[in-house]
Amino acid sequence: MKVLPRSFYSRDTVKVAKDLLGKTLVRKINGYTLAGIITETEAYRYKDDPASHAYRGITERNKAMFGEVGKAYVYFTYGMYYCFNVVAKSQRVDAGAVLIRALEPQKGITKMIRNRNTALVSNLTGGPGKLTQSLKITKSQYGEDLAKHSTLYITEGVPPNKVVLGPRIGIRTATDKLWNFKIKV
DNA sequence: GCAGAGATCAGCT
DNA sequence: GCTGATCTCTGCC
Repeated sequence: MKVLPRSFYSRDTVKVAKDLLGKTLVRKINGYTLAGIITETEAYRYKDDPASHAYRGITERNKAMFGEVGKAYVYFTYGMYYCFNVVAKSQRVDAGAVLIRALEPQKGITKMIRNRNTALVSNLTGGPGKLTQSLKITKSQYGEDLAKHSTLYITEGVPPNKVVLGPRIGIRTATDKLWNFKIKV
């Protein structure tokens, strides 16, 4: 399967979020492969988006959002969980990223079960904190290049059937922006 | 099956 | 000091 080129991420953040649905996220660890189809994403932009980490400017944590597109922005939240984003923005904008909220497990499901310590497949990758645990994504993947073969990258997948949009989850401001995208499984 | 507390880090109004 | 782009475990309030 072909790795998505960097130009894919060099477009408006909201468009990239929508287009990432149905693509495949691949994670290589010690020679084995974990993979899942992206089923839910959210767009986070910059100055026009009060809910975005980048809204108040660059910090030690969010500096990846201001860097090169197609790289991973991983952050630690609520004291215990990592969330996984892809840096994506048009040329005119300084910062932006797409949060990967959910996956449909494809490869290495038994490994994911071990990583997560649960027997339920439905509990593996159904949320941002869960999928990072299943795929062993931590701060060491911060800045990883997703546009080339490495230990973490995104390939082409299946065109999504039906896309559902809605307000983003877990935020208080900018809930009028319908920047959450998901597909039916 | 569902509501509520707890875990505990980085960045703030 | 409080709040959050979260999840799990508890108790039935």
